[in-house]
Amino acid sequence: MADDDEDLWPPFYLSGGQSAQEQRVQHRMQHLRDHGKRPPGRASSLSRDEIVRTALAVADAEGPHAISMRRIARELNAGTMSLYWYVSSKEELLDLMLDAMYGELTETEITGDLRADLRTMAVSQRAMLRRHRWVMPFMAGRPPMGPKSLRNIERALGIFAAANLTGEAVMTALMAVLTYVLGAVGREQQEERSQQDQERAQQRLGLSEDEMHNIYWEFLQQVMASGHYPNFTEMIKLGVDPDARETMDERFEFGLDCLLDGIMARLHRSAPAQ
Amino acid sequence: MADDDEDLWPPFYLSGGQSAQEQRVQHRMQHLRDHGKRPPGRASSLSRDEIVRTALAVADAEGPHAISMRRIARELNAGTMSLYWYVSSKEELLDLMLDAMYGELTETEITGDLRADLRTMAVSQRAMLRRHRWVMPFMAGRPPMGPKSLRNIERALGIFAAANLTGEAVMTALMAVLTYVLGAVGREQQEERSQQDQERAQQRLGLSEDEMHNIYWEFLQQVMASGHYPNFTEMIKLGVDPDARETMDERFEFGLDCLLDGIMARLHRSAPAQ
DNA sequence: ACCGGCGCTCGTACGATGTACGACCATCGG
DNA sequence: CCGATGGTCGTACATCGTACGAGCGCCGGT
Repeated sequence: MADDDEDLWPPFYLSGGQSAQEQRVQHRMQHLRDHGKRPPGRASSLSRDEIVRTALAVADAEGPHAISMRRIARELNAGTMSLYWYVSSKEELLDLMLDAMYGELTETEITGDLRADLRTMAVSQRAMLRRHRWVMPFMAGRPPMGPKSLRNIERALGIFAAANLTGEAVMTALMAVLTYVLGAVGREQQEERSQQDQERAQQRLGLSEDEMHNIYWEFLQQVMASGHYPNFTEMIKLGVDPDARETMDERFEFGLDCLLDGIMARLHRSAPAQ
Repeated sequence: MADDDEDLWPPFYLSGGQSAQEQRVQHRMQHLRDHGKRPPGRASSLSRDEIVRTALAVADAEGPHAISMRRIARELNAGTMSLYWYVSSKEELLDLMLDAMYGELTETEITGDLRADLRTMAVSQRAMLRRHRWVMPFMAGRPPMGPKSLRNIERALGIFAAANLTGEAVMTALMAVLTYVLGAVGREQQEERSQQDQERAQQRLGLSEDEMHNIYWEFLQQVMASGHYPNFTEMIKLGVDPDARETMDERFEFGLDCLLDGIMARLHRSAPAQ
């Protein structure tokens, strides 16, 4: 989207096709339209951007296992191999998707209140990651170094700068927050997956939801009866569900607040306020 | 390994083969040995446990993409499909691997000092996860509910119990710590991956390490020169490497300490000490 | 007006993967 | 001695990423 000189990628990401002559492509398409001709399958020319967008859409709608070159190409009414003119490999496409995702982050206002600003950053980052329930398996292998993620880090550093803080400690503190967010999303997606497993098993065995609940409860009973897990048993008896879906937000925010408390304390101890 | 009644798995994990008649297998093997006969390819009978162990070994040695049924079977001198008598699918094998991994955690002593105990738990958990550099991509999709992970949670709850704490807040606090650990390992593995990318690119292009360094530095220069990333630039100028490998441990512990500070404060606020 | 090259598309083909199916064989209980 | 059972594995298929190269329409040069 014409980001000009900002489209900076680290050197070891080698891109496949180009993007600069897209205007020329426009011209060609105009011409084709005028003369009633089209490329065989597609109604308009592809572009890197379009590919990434549909890849994201497919992934969002159908989960990680649906991210296949063939699936994406089909969605685009294009031949599978056509994609390879724009991206050099599936890996690169994933990088692009991840970075595009970071572009979605709404830039909230920086108020100058460090704690509050960090908190909203973390919350919105988590929300963004949760919207894309396919990311975690790939996240694990992809370093966030594309232009959009860089801009994101830049903004986060800006939060500290607005509170008159710089230096190594800032980077460390920032990383701590991002780390926590990443972990939280990972854990939450684990639980979602667990839920799906359960539903699939339920369907496979043709059981009602109640029956499934019973089976699960029997399992818990067995665990408790084994006597090897007294503390866990205690928790269950107190009504604490280790996988509680409803309390996920509160849990996230509890941990986040603890972390922020600690960070603020330590930062102010070394750099005594503004 | 004869864990008796403790081998409890949630109901939606359906296992394939059995494990109880392994003694009978022993008998057969004895008999075969006595009469000089063997099953064609293998020297001894398979077992679920052996499969999981070699799968772990292969994964540790060759990374996540080496975890394939064929590869593991080859390592075992067995036919690929033989594995399926013991595990119902690759997914299940992954579950088993993950759970076996949790079994590796050395059980450190619980001293009763909540903060210290939590800290060593987090540290050793991180160390364990880092020993298995393949886990993250799978972690993301697997709920930790096997017997070994359960025992682990039990132990962690024991830490709180030893400090006279129970209730919902305990579970929440525990989750916060585990979440942070998970995120940290994820982030660290991202960076390792990034490192590997870089090395592969280096080899592919046939560059020396110095040349590679130069290229990377040029990239940073470009980022800085663009003027769009003033805060990031400031960091670089201060000599802060966002991907610093050497400081990974300190960063982890900084975040952990912040989190623990916050947790301790909040827990003691609601439940005024022992 | 023509033509060579370039930008772009895509069909085919290859080697991997997970796994369903069923043939095979040794052993054990009757 | 004869099924049944427990365990092994070869073959086959669908699906994946992607290398290769043939084909197409357009553009700039003559």
